[in-house]
Amino acid sequence: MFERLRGTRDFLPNEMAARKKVFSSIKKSVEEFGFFETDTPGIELFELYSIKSGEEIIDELYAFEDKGGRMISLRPELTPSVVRVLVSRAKELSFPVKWYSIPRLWRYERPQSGRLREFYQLNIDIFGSEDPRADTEVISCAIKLLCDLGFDESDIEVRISDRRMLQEFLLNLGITNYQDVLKKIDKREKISERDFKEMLAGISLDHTQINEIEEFLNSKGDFLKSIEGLSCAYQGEGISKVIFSLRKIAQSLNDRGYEKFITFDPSIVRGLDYYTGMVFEVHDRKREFRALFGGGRYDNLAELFGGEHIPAVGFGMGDAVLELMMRRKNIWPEEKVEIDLFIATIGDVEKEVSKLLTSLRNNNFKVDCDIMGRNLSNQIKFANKLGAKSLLIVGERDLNEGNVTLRDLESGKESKISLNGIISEPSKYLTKVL
RNA sequence: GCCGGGGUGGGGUAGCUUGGUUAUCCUAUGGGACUGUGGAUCCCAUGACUCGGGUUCAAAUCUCGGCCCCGGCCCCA
Repeated sequence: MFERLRGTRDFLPNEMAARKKVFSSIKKSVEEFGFFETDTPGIELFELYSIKSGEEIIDELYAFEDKGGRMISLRPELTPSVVRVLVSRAKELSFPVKWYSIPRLWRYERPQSGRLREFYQLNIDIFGSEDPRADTEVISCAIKLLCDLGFDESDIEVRISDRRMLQEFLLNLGITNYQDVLKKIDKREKISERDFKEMLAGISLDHTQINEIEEFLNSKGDFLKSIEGLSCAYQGEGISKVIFSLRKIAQSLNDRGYEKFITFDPSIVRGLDYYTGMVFEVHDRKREFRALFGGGRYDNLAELFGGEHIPAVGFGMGDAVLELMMRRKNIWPEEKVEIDLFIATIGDVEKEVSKLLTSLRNNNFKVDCDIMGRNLSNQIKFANKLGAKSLLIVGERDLNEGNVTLRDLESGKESKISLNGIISEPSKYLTKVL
């Protein structure tokens, strides 16, 4: 016997049925926003990831050398692949490009709650537009797809910030090692206020600077109001440019009716890699789970990959945390397989069953029949396990009169109908599950 | 890589503190009662102590180590 690899999952038919429902709901929502589905290979050249990443991220790649001596990695995220495609095909694409994908990703990490080694992640991105409306569109899409899955503003919180604003603010304070400061800010939620201050002092900030930073970080709250507040408090040229675009995002999210979901939170930093502007995260309100979404603007990645300047904004949502949150709220779909009809047989009725199967399947019904030689009673039990909506009993005795028995397995009601009738007009007797 | 808690039939569990008959119960699976239908019920069967070393007359139980699972740290693209 073999065991599953650590951090991977098997999906049995009933589990798969539930996942399929969730995924198709997500796809539907995203496509309503005008995003088109794409896919890219599961393996890429190692350099695609090493070019922009630090040691620790490279350590967590599933990488190997192939027979041609190339270093290959399973994709740990989708964005580099999508940007690779975009850069190589930029000439033929008309912008803006709105793409989505639900790739399987692999990261060699220690599995924890909501974190696996192999998982799915919805990615949506808009390329080619620097306009705040692109940011708005992406955030709206995130909120809408969660609502379509059954969440509301009491479950989730979208926390928005902006990298440039934080950087400008720190520069105004005369802080030049802001990369270090960002790292500390990213940790602030996990540690006490005192430890936070000590950490900042540890990278040689003075009291005034530390207090200013604290005050700035505490300016979180209602998105639009916080932005208005900041625009009064901070007048620097760099900052006001950022504030202008944030205000547009905030206003437009309000106009779309999403203000209840949104919090402005300058402590959101999101790693350190390629984000260049607006950044956001989605959390459950109780903070029971890790972040459900992470995303933001990354306007420089295409250039970094040797292409032209292509502004970009997008996010990723892993399926692991989503499933945990949906189960907590009891909105994860029932794990149940379904078919339209099961045909149970008594005696030698092979010919009639063949006709039925062909006709019903040609009419797009999901139909199955006994191939185990079971007695009627056990066939009925099996039909229920398949989640059959209806049962058709085809027996020699009824057939002498040209009849078969149709039973609705939900209500238990049973009626005799003509064999030729159901063969020629199945829709008159049956309805489809989906 | 580090820290903590665990591993008993396919799934879920009792037993472990205090070592001692055939390892508990639920469920699942297969068959039967039932000769054309009780999605019921009952009966029968299948099937487990994570692996290895140690202590002991005797280990699921005590002990050490490996493996795996769960949770946390690091990291989180």
